[in-house]
Amino acid sequence: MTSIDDVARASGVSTATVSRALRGLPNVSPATRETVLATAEQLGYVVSSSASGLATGRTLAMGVVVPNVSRWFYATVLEGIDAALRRVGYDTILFNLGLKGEDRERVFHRSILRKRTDAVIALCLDFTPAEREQLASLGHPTIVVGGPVPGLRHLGVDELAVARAATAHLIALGHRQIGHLAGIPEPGLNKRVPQRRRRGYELALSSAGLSARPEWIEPSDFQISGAREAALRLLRREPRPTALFAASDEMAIGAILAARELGLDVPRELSVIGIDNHALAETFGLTTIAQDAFGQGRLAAELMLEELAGAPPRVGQLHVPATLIERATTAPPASRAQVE
Amino acid sequence: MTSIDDVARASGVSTATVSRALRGLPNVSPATRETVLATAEQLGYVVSSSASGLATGRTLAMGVVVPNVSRWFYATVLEGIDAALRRVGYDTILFNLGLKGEDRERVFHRSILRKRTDAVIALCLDFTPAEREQLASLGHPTIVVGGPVPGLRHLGVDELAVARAATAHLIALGHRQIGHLAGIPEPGLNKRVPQRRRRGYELALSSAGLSARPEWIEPSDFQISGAREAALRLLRREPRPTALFAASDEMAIGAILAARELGLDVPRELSVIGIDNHALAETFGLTTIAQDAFGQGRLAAELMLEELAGAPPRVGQLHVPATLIERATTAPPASRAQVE
DNA sequence: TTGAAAGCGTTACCAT
DNA sequence: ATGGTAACGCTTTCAA
Repeated sequence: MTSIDDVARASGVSTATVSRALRGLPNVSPATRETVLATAEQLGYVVSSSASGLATGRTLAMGVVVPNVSRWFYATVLEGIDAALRRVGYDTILFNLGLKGEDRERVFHRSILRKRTDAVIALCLDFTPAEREQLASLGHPTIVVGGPVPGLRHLGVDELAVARAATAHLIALGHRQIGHLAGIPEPGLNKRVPQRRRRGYELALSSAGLSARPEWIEPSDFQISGAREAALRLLRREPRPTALFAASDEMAIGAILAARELGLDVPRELSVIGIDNHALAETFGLTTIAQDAFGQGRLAAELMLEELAGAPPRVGQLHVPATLIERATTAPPASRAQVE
Repeated sequence: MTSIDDVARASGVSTATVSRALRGLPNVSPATRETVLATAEQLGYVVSSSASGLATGRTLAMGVVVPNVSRWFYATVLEGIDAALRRVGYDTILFNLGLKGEDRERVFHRSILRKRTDAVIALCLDFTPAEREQLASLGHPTIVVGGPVPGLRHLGVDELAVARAATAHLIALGHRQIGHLAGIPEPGLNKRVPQRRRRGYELALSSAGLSARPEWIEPSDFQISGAREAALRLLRREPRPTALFAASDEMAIGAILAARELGLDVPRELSVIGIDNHALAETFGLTTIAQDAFGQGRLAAELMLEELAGAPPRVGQLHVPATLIERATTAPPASRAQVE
């Protein structure tokens, strides 16, 4: 492996000059810089991140803690983070808690704490007090994307408002019988997200003088398959709601599949709205409240980079916008038309 | 930040002993080890990966090059890799080429080559000669998962055989008019995968004395939405095939959606088979040739770890098994029943 | 079993 | 503009 010494020797200057030239620092004559760059290139020299990390205290790497990379939201946020980091030459170190989440302790204890990163971005997790403390003790910038966490900075949509808006859309269309495919608080994941989405649904209903029937609220995981089954259960009960607010687009798609299986026409007999604007939302013609997952990831990364560059941390709740996208799965309730 | 010196001082031994004790090396008295472990824990000491990396030449990190993390296959392989690495305390450094792939050069030149990793696993990419050379010049173990690449070690299913098996299944059911939703060679991605799957289809047909009608082969990207449109085009033409072999499960799902929109009953009027055993395959009752993406990732990681541990590289084509899973989207052609 | 000390490859300060 | 040279925190001989 060629080191900086080799380059120095080959170009007839000191290692200090090579280092300066390579990093584009001032106080290097154009001629020298050119020579150094050329020989470095020719020798195939690459800086050792260990050595420069040791010398500078900077790793040029960002830790990203994710529950898994298989879900749309996580994968998309990760893409956003990574895109922002790539632009400035930062690397992404992935701390995947794994589908089962039993490697959690190991991840926190061994990896993150190995001082390998300059900052940490965590996705939608529910930290234990011990974990929070460990993060804090690293003494570097941290932010959570996707769900509010007490004691840690956080960035994401206003879950409550988003859920209210989705439900309100159904109400505005004339629906009075509105069900909810609720999310289940999953172990290790932020429980506030499903809770707030459900609360927003309830608030929207009560604001409109309606009430939520318990049998029209069916919880499931955030996956298509689980939601499909939940929707099947819910829709088989009589009386049946005329509209469904799903806690996520994947759940909404599950509901659409269930409705088809039951021979229910969407949106004539059942309106469905979700949250996310998932990659498949358009394919299914799904009406949804779009949240920019990619943008959230990018923003999180940019905030961390800013802080690393010395900027004072921006404080307070960072709420990103979410907008209603009307497509083909919501319409006024058929009962109305039939009655008229 | 507490360093090894702090621990040494606090426990009244030398840094050498602390280092040995912490890493579980022999020649440390039980008493000393206990003291060291306790003080390290109490001081919240964590080794600096930069420093130990510099000293040992090992980074304890694996580079994983992925086209993106949004597609099922990539995400799942990544989960498998990461699970294997986590077990042994290795970190995953993600080199995401990005959805557009224009950061490719930057990734290769700057990041990968920063000597940050002990080995590299690449997913299903099509390397340029320059990139291949760069990888080789790193001088560390490398493997490609998912598509054969000349000159690099590779691990994955036998694409040709898998495609033949899928098509043969349709033929065995009695189908004679079989179409193919083919994959499009995407820029930067391994072109051999879609090519071989198509070739396997053609070979299976000709082995059975059938021929592939060009108008029954419709290419699209590997996504649900794109395949849905392709299937729509294909199925609207007359005469229509009685069965469809899709180059991936996502494409097969697109075909199912298209069939439903056209009022075609699956499998009565149209059989559909895919490849992958995607997370949604079961939900859609999709018949498919299952490939263990998670296991492939894990295996790749294990191979790399083996080599890093000094084992000689296993050579030759590494083909992992794939098995037919019959579900509800394939059946004998209706024409037969009607004719009889 | 333990300790002293020489690296590991860079960076950054201080001279020049 | 350039060079010499301490760090940086850890590992690993080699002695004791």
